[in-house]
Amino acid sequence: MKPMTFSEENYLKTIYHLMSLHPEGVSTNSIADKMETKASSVTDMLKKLSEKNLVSYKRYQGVLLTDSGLHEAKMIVRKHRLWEVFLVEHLDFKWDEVHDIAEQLEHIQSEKLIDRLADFLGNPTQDPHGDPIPDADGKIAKTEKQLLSELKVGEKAICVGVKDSSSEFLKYLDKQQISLGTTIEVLEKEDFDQSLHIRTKQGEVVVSQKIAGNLFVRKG
Amino acid sequence: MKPMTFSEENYLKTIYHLMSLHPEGVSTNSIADKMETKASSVTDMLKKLSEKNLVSYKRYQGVLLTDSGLHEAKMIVRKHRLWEVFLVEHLDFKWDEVHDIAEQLEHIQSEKLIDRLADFLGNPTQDPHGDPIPDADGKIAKTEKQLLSELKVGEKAICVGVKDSSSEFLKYLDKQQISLGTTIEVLEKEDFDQSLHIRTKQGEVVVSQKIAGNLFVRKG
DNA sequence: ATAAATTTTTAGATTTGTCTAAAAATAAAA
DNA sequence: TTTTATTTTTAGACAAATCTAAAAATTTAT
Repeated sequence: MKPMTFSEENYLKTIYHLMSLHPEGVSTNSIADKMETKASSVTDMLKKLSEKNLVSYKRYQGVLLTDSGLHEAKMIVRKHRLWEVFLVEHLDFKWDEVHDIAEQLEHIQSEKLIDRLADFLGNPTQDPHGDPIPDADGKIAKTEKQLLSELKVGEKAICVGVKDSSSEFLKYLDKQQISLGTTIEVLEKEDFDQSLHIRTKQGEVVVSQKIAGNLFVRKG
Repeated sequence: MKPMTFSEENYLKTIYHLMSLHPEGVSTNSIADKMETKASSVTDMLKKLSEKNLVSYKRYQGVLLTDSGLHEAKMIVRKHRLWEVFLVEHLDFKWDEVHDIAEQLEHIQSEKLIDRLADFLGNPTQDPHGDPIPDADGKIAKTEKQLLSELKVGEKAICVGVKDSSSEFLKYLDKQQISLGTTIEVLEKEDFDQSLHIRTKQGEVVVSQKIAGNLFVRKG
């Protein structure tokens, strides 16, 4: 595989993420929206990626990654998430500060570098947000990230992310002193409205079903 | 300073290095040679950098970095060398493997990242080749790299690089079991031909003035 | 099924960084 | 000081990735 441009890599990665939502085919417009570009630009790039056999593309039909495109995409995601681990674990970055930097680092070309980095980090299988890190062959461990609302009474977990990152929701979390890394224990679940009684460092709090369905946690 | 393109950064860095050889002005052709591009491309870029006040350029007159161009160049060199330290000290790379990767990493944009990285590495003042690392303000400690031929009898130093990296010279070093990191002690200097008797892990060896003038070492 | 709305693609233009070929300025040599 | 050689710049072209505007295909609604 000859080296790709940054732009090509960004398209592959975006299609990869959109494919997990729409496995039957990803539309031109959805790619344009996600990448904040125009549909016409997407069409041009899809033709190019198609000629390189990284995507299977038929006009007006949406697009899917080929096997080799999928592998390339996974390697980019692997790099992104390994760098995030490095930034958080060794350079003291917070979860919400690492994305833009990892977005740049994911394009660094060197297999040796990424293998050594993975070793250095202890071959982690998930990033600081609880998302899985593909291994060098592209294998992905089952994600251990789940919604707070999926926990059973008595289970403990740590907060690893949010589904909806609207500023109202983040402000709410702030007020409840819930942030990345906060440990949460489910004390009780109300059958009536599915609201949860949870224990945080803060003390005991009640959160609605809606809140619990927007907060990602990882058991352990 | 708004972000620069990779290409702009590479030009600044090249001009910076050439300026240490030709402080009175750097010629268009020398830049083209070093960057393996054409003189006409260089001219175009010099105009662009000049408009951004990063170089002072008058046609047919060669070019020099302005104060702000110099600062930018130093920050790129700082990043390059810090990443080299990281690769060698934490990811077990050898001195001769790090250049191409650092060449990519030097373009990552984040002041916070580079400050944190420097802290993580213990704020080193020189890279694995013995070249100085500018601090966040652009200050550069006196280089501690010198030629083996400059050492006095009795002094010890470690090998940090070569001046001429022709394969004959590298093969010679290999045969003498001298490599990056090898400790060398000067035992005796022949007045007649300036050849040196040195001690390495290998034992006692005699090297000519020519060899000693091609090998960089760092005292300590 | 036909019209209206949406999505996607084409056609043509723009920007960045590069190139070749030719012209202009400078430096070296006779 | 001319002539010659070298260096540098201009002029014009090209590839990559993008954009706008308009056309074509598809989908949705009447």
